[in-house]
Amino acid sequence: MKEQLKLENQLCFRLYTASRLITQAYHPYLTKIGLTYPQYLVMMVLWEQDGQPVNDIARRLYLETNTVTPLLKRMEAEDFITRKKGKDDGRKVIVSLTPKGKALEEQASCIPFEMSGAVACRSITEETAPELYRTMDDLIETLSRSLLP
Amino acid sequence: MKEQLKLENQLCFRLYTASRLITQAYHPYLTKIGLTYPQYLVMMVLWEQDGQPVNDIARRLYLETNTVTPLLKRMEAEDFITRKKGKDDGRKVIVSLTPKGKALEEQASCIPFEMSGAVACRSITEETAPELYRTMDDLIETLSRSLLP
DNA sequence: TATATTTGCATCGTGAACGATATAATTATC
DNA sequence: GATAATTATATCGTTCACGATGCAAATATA
Repeated sequence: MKEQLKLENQLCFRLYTASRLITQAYHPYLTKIGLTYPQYLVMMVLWEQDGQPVNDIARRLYLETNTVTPLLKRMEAEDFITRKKGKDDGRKVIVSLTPKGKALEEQASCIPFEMSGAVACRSITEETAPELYRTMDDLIETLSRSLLP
Repeated sequence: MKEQLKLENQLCFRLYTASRLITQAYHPYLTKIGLTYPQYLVMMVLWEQDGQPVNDIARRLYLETNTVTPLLKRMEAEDFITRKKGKDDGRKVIVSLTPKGKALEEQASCIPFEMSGAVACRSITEETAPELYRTMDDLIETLSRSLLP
């Protein structure tokens, strides 16, 4: 058995598992307000700045537009957002919040606090979190640069 | 704009993004040997111990059996594994490596070394990695316990 | 100003994930 | 030993992810 092929030595497996499990932990809270986790991410992007083209939203989330487009269509069908052709540039599709989408921010505002209970563990505290965030951000930047065309 | 709803304050978004990007980084290496990333995880479980029931594989990967079953069927179609009913317990399906599946371990053995280049960044070194792994393991255990029925 | 290239988004196909549900085999209870 | 409860896996439907490809609008080049 090759040591380097053991699960316990894989960073990726840990990230993959932690990501799935924490997303599962969000599920009951997000279901209440009618969102999936990726849709919640899109809403956070729009709550920060309303009226953005598809491309900007995708880049912010490190996703491809072919992932975001169908996601946005479902969100439009649920009346959380609108999609309109840009006036200056006819290729762009500008995504904006509906009143329902704007109102959702208030309902969602408690979720981060409710979630903090689920991830409360010895290793992640007020003191250690910033260091962990920096490590993750560094990793993400390194990976995203190494994946460029 | 609510502070707690900003992307930059989300641990989950970081895990989700890092997981996706690192899996993408694996893609070219795994394609060469005909595996997807989740299939690679299953192979690692079987290389560690051949001949396991579906349930054990799923538990080891923190996945549901309804995710693993179709995954295994595709791997069976590719002749990496076999699926046979258990003799002692007729409900179990025992998953075993084919010769092709066993031979793949040798081909895969270089992947972890090739990948270590992609994640090489200031924040993750020989010294800091064990601490990061412990934090992730702690988080995963906390989450998996909080998600129990 | 024609033509070529680039850009922004969409469509399609495949492979996960997972909740809900079904089915068959085993075990427990009466 | 018949019935109920449990366990192991599978099926189904919906929603991502993403590579490959298509198309139309905008820009660059000849």
